[in-house]
This record gives sequence, structure tokens and C-alpha cells, in this order.
Amino acid sequence: MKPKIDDVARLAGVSPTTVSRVLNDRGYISNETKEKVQDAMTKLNYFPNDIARSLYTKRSNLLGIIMPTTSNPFFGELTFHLESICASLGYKVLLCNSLNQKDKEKKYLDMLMRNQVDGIIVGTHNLGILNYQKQNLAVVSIDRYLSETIPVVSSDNYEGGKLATELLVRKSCEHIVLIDGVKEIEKSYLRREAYIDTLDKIGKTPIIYEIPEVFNVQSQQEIIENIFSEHPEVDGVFATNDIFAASFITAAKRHGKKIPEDIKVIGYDGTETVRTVLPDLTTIRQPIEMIAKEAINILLKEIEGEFTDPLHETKLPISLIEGSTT
Amino acid sequence: MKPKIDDVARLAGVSPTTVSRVLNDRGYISNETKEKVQDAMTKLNYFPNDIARSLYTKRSNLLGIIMPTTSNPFFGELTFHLESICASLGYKVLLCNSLNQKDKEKKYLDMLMRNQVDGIIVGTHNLGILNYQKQNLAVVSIDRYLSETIPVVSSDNYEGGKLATELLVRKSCEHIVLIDGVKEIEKSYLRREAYIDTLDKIGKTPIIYEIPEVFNVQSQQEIIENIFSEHPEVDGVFATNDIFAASFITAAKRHGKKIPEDIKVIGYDGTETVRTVLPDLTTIRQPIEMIAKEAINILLKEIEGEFTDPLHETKLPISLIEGSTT
DNA sequence: TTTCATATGTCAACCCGTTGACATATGAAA
DNA sequence: TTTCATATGTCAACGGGTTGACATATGAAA
Repeated sequence: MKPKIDDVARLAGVSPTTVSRVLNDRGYISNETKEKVQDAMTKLNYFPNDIARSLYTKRSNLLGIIMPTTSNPFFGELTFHLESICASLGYKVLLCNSLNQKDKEKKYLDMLMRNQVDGIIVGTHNLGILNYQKQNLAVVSIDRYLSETIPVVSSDNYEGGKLATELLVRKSCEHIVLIDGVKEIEKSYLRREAYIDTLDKIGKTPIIYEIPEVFNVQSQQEIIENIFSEHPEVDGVFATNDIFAASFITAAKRHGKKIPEDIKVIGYDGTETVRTVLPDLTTIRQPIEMIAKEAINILLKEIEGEFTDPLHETKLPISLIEGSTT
Repeated sequence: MKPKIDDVARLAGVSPTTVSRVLNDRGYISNETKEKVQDAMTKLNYFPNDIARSLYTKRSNLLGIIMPTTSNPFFGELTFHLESICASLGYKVLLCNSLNQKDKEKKYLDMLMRNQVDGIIVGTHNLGILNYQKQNLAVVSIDRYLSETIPVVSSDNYEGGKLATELLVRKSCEHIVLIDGVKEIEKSYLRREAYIDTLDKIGKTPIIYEIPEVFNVQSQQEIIENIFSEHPEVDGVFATNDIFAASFITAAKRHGKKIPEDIKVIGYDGTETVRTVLPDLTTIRQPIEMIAKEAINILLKEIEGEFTDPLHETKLPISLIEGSTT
């Protein structure tokens, strides 16, 4: 059996209340007693039961993180930073990989509610479900508009899309294709909008390819193949994430195209991983750690009840990293 | 205030016990009552408090996952699979990014114990701390020997190292360098051993470079630079993970070396991410999902108390993926 | 000598849901 | 008519730790 507070008290020769006082640093305790108690805890290998504590204090110190998948380097890195910051602040993280599937998100949300999380950080698409139960729950969304009451932390997607498209234009690309995720309702596609606006301004027609199952390599490649058959004139590609960009480059090479001579390619995200594995790739870098910090900042304020501002949106700066693919 | 079981009971016009019976599907309940209760729960937005439940049942259904960092694609993907499988089995995951730092691991371990996790999956180096408290706790280690009583799940590292080195030899490399992590005590370095053994057999001298701070890009590059000054004759490189391999290739290009003509490079891991971003890279692929499945299998057996076999080790098959870097 | 900060103990209520024991009621089968 | 499966209620203990109220004791300062 796991030792409990009574066992510690007995071994230390004090009352359970005193042990609790040591644990919570309340009231008067002599150093001598403190040591006795701590020794007893060490000897017994005692760990205070946070479940019992939470039940009483009504504070779980648990946060939920819902991401599409930590397999994706952007979300993997984001999750790392989020969790690291949480840990440094005494919060624990329940991880959820929703794969952007509504049913999974619903189940995860349910699970998180049952586990009395103090707040949730959401990096996933859908989650319309959230609305009806927002009530007391603190929620922050990363990069996605979820509802009017949920603050969003993102980097400057419009500016990123603009920078990317402008770069291709400046490099004299005539036929610039956008490779993006699927446009869903209620989701703002600022990178895409910036791409369209920028092309509009110089009288060019947008050519957009949508990749539906974001985390399915196969479907990605099929769609990218279509670009070459349907738009063989393509000489510039803006992919809204680096993985798409990399996939495109691979396909382009297969088609005998030279990057950047024949086609210039720019990606998006600029994760450590992709920067290391494919440092040549020109990309728009998101400040992932800063996003994580800001998201947690806001979430904690919400948890403390200090947050009232609806329609709150934080836009963090992006930066262009020019490699040799443009 | 969050609704509790009594509120549900009142609204449904039944007793709290009946609500509990509905929740746990125990005893006799008419369908009519079931529906009334479920309606009331929906109306009130009621979520059963898993904390209170756990306290009574002494089962948290919580698992701890300690990884170096989900930023790394191997661990990001591993974490994804582990979590997905856990979720499908009704387990919840507390995520810990230890960065292989002993003090952090200790803190995380402490945290997990306090949270009454049913088991822990460890993908991190150190954790000698584990020994003294192993007692009732179910633990599985991935790829690392931690103690005699902790089962290890890994892929066949020796075979992988052998295949990799043999491939370079077969491709007529004369000066084969190994880029590896730092060799620590108590850690088995089978990939390295296989490399050494394979070279020994044909009378070649191993040349080993160790990268200490695995997740520090800067230090990686510095060490790799040394290879070119100290061993300009290098014509084959076996990197024990794909990130090292990619870093080396980047450096090689900077030095005007052609891959594979001047230097052949093989990596290790074969994650989805690297396969997509750098599909040319020859690598040894680890069956990440299989590793995750097997780890959880064993962990659950431990939790159910069915596991007694000490010194248990599971070795899963690796495969060679030949790209164009060799 | 009085007073008070320090130090510790006892006790019970509380957090929320679970469970076993026991009571009661209904309707159908024997 | 008896019996029993079905259906629901009441009640209290339980899980492990927290906390407030109150009692008591000691030693030092006033």
C-alpha cells in the first residue's frame, strides 16, 4: 500500500495535521519538526496525493493541450514549449492529439472537463463544441478563431502571406501557385487572403491547391502531382507550411524542375526541425516559443479571472528567412 | 458553480445513488430513468468529477510520458502514437519534456507520483532515480536500459548499426565516420557497437564524433565542422539519427563535397517528417508505431499485475531505406 | 507576573462521487 | 398466493488530504 499522511505522522511521531502543515507551510512549525517529517516522508517514500488535494482545493493545476498531432514539427515544437512553460509554472499538461477530427476533439474535451482542468490550450481546427460549455472554463486558441469569447494567439498570418507572395513576385515569378490546407467555414485564411490580395494588386490570377488530409502523406503527393499536369507553367510556389513546401520540392525534382531556377518555392513555419533538415528552404518563420508564452500568459489571466476582454487577439511578428529555394 | 451529482439528481427527480448507478451502469435502472438522468446531465452541462472518482477507486487512468522533447521528430511521433493508443484505451497522458536533464526528470517523476499515475513510459536517458521507488509503479522504458526490473522496448539497434555500416562498406567507403550522441555510463550503445564491430571485422579504425547537447543546433554544427578539419578524408558517414545526418549533409555541401559522390551518408530513425522533408536520405527506419504499441502493451500488463519477468527486452525489426545519399 | 508569539495536538467537516447494506414497491411468472 | 427479478430510495462509510476552531504548553519579553 502507498503510504499516506497518517503513516508519515506516525513515523515522525507527530499528528497528521502537523504533517499537513509541513506540506503546506502553514502555521507554526519548528525546524526540528519539519526535518522529522521530511525524513519520515523520505523513508516511507511518501508522495502527497495530489488527487485528494485537488478534490479539496478545487484546483487541479492541470491544463489540457489539444493539438492535431505532435508528429508535425510545428505542433511538436509548440507542444514542447507549452509544456515546458507549464512545468516551470507548476502546471501539469494533459496531452491530446485530435488529428483535427471533430469526434476526437469532442471526446478529448469531455475527458478534460471530467479531469477538472483549469484551462485548455487549443491548436486545432474545429471545436465548435466549445461554445456551449465555455462558461467557467479558461480557453486559449492558437491560430484559430473558435468563438467570440475565446482569445486567439497567432503570428501575423496576413503579413506572412504577404511577405511570401511579394518575395515570389519580386523574384519575377509569373505563375504563382498556393498550396494550402482546405478552406473551412469559420476559419480565417489570412495567409491565403494575403496571397490573393497581393496577386490581385498586380493583376495576377490566384491558383490554389488544397490539401485535405493534412497529415496524410499520400494524399499530399497526389494533389501536388496535379499541379504539374494542370499548371505546367508554374514558376513560383507558396506553401502554407514547410512540409507542403518540401513535398512540392521533391515532386518538382522528380519532374526535372530545378529549384530555384525553374520554380521558386517558399514555405511557412520555420520550425527548428525543418530549419535543420532542410536549411535551404526559404520560409516564413513563426515565433513558436513566443506564441507559447503568450498563450499561457493569457490563459493564466483567464484562470485568475482577470480576463474579461472579448474578441481578444494577439498577433506576433513573423520573419522571412531566405534560403536558396527562391 | 459546477453542477454536481446532487444537482443532476434533483433535476432528474431521482436520488444521487441512481445517478451514480446510471454513470457506472450498475444495478437495475429502467431506460426511462436513464434518459431522464442523461437529459439532466446534458441540461446542466454536467461532467462527472474524475478526481473524486479516482480518489475513491484508487485508479487514476493516468499515464506519464517522459520524453526528451517532442520537438524532435522521433519523440514527437513516438509521443503521438503513444498518446493516441492511450486515448483509445481510456488512458490519459501527462506529458513531460525532460530534455534529458536529470533534475527535470526527478521533478517530473515526483509530479507523476503525486498525481497517482498508473504507469510511466520513459524515453529518456538518465532516470537512475527510478530504482528506489520502483516498488508498485509500472514503468516501461523505450530504447534505454534503466534498471534490471524495467522492461525495455526498442528496435534492433545492433542490427540497424550493422546494416548501416555494412551499406557504407559495401559502397566502398574507406573512411567511415560515426556521428553519435555522447556515450554515458549505463547506456548501451548498440548502434555504435555494431559500427565498431563491423569496421573491426574488415580491419578499419572507427572514427567517432560525439554530439553532447543533442537538442542544441549550435553545438551540433561545431562538432560536425571538426570532422572536416580533422578527417578531411572522410567518405562515409553513419549518423545515429537523421537530424545529425541532415546537419552533416548541410555542412558537407558548404565544404563543397558532393553527396553521395564524395561522401555517402546514412542516418537513423526514418521518421515521417524527415522522410517527407528529406526523402533522399538513406536511413534505418525504426517502427515507431510498433514500438509505441508494444510499450503500452507491456505497461498495461504491468499495471494489471500480470508482469513478472525481470530483464524483459523487446526488440522490434528495423529496415533499411535507401535514398540517394549513399 | 502577565502576556504573547511559537509550537503542536485533537477533532470534525469538507471536497465529490462510489458502494454496500437495507428497505420498499411493482408486476409478472409459478 | 407466493416468489422473484426489476427498479429506486435512504443512509453512511470511504478515499486522502485540508482547514478552521479550539485546547494546551513553553519560553521569552514586558
